[in-house]
Amino acid sequence: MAEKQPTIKEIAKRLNISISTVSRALHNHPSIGLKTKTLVQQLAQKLDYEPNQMAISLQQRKTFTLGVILPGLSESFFSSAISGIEEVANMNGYTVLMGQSHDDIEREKQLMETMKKHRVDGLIISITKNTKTFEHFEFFKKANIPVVFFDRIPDMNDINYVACNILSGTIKAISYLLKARHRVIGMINGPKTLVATAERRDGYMQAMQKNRLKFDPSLVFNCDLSKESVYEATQKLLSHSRKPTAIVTFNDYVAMDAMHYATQQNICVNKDLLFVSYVNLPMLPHLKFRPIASVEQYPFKQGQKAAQMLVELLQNKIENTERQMHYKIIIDSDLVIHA
Amino acid sequence: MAEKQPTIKEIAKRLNISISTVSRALHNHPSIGLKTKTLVQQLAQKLDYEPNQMAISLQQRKTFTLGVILPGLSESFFSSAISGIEEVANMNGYTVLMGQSHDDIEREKQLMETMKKHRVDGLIISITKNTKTFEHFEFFKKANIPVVFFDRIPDMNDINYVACNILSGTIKAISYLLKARHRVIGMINGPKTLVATAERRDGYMQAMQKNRLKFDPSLVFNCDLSKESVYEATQKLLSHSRKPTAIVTFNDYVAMDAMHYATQQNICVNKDLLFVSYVNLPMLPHLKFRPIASVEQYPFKQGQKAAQMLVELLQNKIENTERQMHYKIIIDSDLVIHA
DNA sequence: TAAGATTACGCAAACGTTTGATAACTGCGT
DNA sequence: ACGCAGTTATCAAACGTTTGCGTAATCTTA
Repeated sequence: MAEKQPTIKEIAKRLNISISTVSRALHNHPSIGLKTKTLVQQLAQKLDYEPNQMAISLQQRKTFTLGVILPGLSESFFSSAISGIEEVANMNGYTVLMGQSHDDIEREKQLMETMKKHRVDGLIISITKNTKTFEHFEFFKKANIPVVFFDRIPDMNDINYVACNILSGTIKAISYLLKARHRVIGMINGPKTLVATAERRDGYMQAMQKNRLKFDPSLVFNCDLSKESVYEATQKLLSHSRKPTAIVTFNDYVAMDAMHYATQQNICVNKDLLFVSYVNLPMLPHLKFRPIASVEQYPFKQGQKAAQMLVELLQNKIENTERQMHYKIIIDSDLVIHA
Repeated sequence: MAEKQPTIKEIAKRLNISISTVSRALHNHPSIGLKTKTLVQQLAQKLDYEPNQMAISLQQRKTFTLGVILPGLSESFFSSAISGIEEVANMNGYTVLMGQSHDDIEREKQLMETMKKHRVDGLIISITKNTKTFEHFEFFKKANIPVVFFDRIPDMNDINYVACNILSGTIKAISYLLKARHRVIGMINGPKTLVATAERRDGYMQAMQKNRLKFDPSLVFNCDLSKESVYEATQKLLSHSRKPTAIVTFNDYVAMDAMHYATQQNICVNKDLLFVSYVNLPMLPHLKFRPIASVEQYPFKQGQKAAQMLVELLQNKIENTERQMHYKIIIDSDLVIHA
């Protein structure tokens, strides 16, 4: 059988007209007569003609494809985000080429290579928690392919990004705890490579300052988000000379692990020890032990914004490269309290 | 700056050799001398040359791209699945073009259109819960693009698919409950469009038969997976003349909604009323109310298998189309008990 | 009715590759 | 000096589109 996909050429031959006429007819070009136009369109319909995107892309040097690289879809944060991305991408006629780095730098680089080969028109990326070198991003810049960073943004200048205001979120979180009379607040923070980690710390400091309280850096521990390192951090906090009555964790997953550990140490979570965290997973209300509050980061919205930004960058490509403009969007976060 | 991406042509010009020589040199073709070969490769390196996949795809009529259409990534089942797909896709040099149907048929069709335009080499799809007409699939068949259905498979002949053995999983689930002396077991099943729904019902029947018990069809209710319809089904079961002591639900989400409803009716979940379901979400152990057992469907593995199947289909494309062969893989499911 | 304007179409180049057929060099034996 | 086999490199067509430019054919209009 192997019916070959019909081409514009085929249609032209059958109708005994030129290729260009067919092309124009299908695009409703004014210079084509109504008769031939309908003739062409009918035949195209009948043959199930579909333009070959490859040929078009080659011709136009544009693939109508957006690359998206995320650490992993298993975190609902990212799967929501990609939904947002996909939505506005599709609305604007783009398709999404997706890849997961699984927090592995090599994979991240490799994915970027593939995407460059596939000539994605632009890239949206949330970097690995271990990414420290940034040459591979320069690559894209050189190739003049716009990149939008998203949520996990690298510590570089001259980049486009959308992120969530973690600083203000943290201030809200800490203030909430302070208002509830907590005075010793521990923090299980993330990997130092992430700006979001620094922001959390800063937020903590600023919140304390605002309330004319002293910030105790020994109450802040970093972890690499693995279960083991969370346990370790929790353990250190629990055996701290100033034993905290509340802990702010990097995200809900960290909180869950920390709570698990604390429970095993016979600590009554949510009574002796409160947790506040980030992300605000949709399952939170269904959990047995849950953080009493969590900073909502609106991943879907972030995804939308990122895609929108990218689409705009693509549309104003020339002007932007001349002006060396960079877009930054910081969307507000909110503390959601789970009574 | 707008540095144009270097092409093979550019390299040829700079080195004063022909285009074809460059192409061959980069492919290590034997008919190119070592001298020129290294010369070319060095320059290519220096210029950060990347072959233009569009041109290659056009030439070879192959895009090295796999289309994946899923109902939605928010369900962890599907996000695991796509991870499995991506893994083996990448291992075999393919990239993944992704789309979510959000259980909307129109979107599903539209996505298939785009993917066809983009000339994906093959498609992996888990259909919408509402998909009843199948012409759009025939389209792909005609175009000779292999399709692998996955988990949610349509009721058609002559298709490739990988799915999970829901029948045996259901038998295990029901048997488990019977062994625990439950005699009145309700079932909140899914939409009738899905084969998996029929399988669940069959499994229920067969398990009863095996134990020489009578199957009561009035204890089985369908729902469309929405919260409201779950509530409704639960309500009907709770007011049934034979009030069940255990309920088997279509999946964990349905179970959660049903439990929520039951709790509101002052029923003590997991004491007066047990739940058994499917999917076995990773969060299950952390939930406040959870099904006492859930049928694990190994989504990651299913994804891997599906991608593997597709890759094989692609490799043996000619032979297969001649022989009209179709692959089917049914992987085993297991009942996981959450003590 | 000839000049100009308009309408409807065709030509051919270009996008960046790959690849079968072909040609130009090299060295060698005679 | 000549042919001959390697070895190495070039030519040109093809993949399926889009689009600027050119040109018949038809239509106005004075």
